[in-house]
Amino acid sequence: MLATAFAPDGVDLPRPSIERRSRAGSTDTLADRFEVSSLRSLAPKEHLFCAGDPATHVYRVESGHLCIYRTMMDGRRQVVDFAYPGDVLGLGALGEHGTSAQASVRTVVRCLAVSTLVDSARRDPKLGMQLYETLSHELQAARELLFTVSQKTASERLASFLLALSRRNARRGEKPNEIVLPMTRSDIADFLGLTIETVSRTFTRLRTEKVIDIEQCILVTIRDPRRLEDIAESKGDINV
Amino acid sequence: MLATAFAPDGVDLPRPSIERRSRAGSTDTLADRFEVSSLRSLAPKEHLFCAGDPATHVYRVESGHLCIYRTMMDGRRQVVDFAYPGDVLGLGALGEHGTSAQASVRTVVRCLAVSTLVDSARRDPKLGMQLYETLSHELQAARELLFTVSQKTASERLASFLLALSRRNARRGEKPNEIVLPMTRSDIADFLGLTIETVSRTFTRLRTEKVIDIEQCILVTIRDPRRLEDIAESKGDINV
DNA sequence: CGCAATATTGAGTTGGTTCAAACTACGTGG
DNA sequence: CCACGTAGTTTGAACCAACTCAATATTGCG
Repeated sequence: MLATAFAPDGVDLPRPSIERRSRAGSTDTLADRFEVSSLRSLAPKEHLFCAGDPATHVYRVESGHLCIYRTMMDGRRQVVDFAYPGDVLGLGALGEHGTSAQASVRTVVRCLAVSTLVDSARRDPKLGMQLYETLSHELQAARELLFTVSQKTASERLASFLLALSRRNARRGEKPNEIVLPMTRSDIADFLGLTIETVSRTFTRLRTEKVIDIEQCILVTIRDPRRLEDIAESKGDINV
Repeated sequence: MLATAFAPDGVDLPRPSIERRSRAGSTDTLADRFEVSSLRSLAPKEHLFCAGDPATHVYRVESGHLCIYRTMMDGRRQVVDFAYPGDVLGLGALGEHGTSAQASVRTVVRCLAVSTLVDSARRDPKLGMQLYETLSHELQAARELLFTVSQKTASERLASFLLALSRRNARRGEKPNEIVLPMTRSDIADFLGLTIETVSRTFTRLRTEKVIDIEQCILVTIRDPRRLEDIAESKGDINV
């Protein structure tokens, strides 16, 4: 998931992403389970699951992009994560989903029954540890996002967000300075705890100051990575 | 941990708290491990661990209270959780701690070596699942806090906070309307993403409106629980 | 009692929001 | 292929909740 990219680089341990799995070799039992799982395709805007649904399956994104969020009755919404190919969804939902998952674009996922997973975990302790590690990363990501949203200014939040996407690109062997945004301004706003207007204005300011370029609203080019990092500040530092 | 109390009541599944363990009986293997672990005592303000420290142990609070937080170089701080007796600390730290844990008052914890825990988990799949479930609750709590901090007003945040403490009391068989605050205003502020002044003013407003009473800054009495819930709004609702 | 740490209250400022109006991208059907 | 319509984005101006700075009041410890 994206939010994981918010985590300090130092703790960027192996995760069950598609790339890493192929290198990890035989130890990756969660990936093995997914190999024999069924496929499901989602149209843009279609939901994979909703908050309150029984958590029957765990999913892995094969292609596309999803937005994971929570809402309040009055419409306030918090996006807690974005899911990219290789990311695992639906873990940590005990009994029923606490979040909803909506595809941003055409998306394909693999579906694994929770009952199967639990059975496997009972027989294979390695799998249990793997689930534990995956969740550990999600927890760290959630706390990093909490920190970002709670303590940083609008510019810092957006800069942190872009840098997280940039690092994700770097990790996947894609251009770190050319970022595609599959999600809407609204998704970004609800992720960072801002309004769409503030997101838009902040993008404009970064463009005016020649830190980034924007084309067609969805392609962001980082022109001055150094300065973007200065703006993001924090650096996920570790201190007392 | 406290933040767990932010989770919707519907998903308040069994957790390895002291009370629940004794009822759970023989299935609780994590508790068994702690029974043979060593004790450590902390003075007020003393740190159990700091961000960046190697994560050598996992802890369970026996008595007292701790504040779990992260900081930025410039001093901005985010409290991610409060730990009470029965709570387990230090899980989800892969390699090194990403947070610091500081005792608010005189505190005693049990210490369990991570290496021991990993060994046990390799032999006992139940333990792995238990760790997984514990982390699931922490993840849900972190997301609930994210939502609270990101989307709610100062009054809503403080009301949610007090209700979470109230529910915690109810769960432990203590008076739900008499809340002791072991942490400082500064801890509360950094937990809720506010300043101490705003926390103080909001407490005062709640007292003026006869929703709560405050004695000696640390004892809060809820006089109008219904109204406090109205103020907190949200109710950890579940919706698309 | 007296001091140092913590908490409260007051007044002025501001970053981000709200409300409202233009603009852009892009899919659809003529 | 272009005109049209709609959803999404950008920009502008006024506003306000929470912040900052500063002074006062508790609390509790030596």
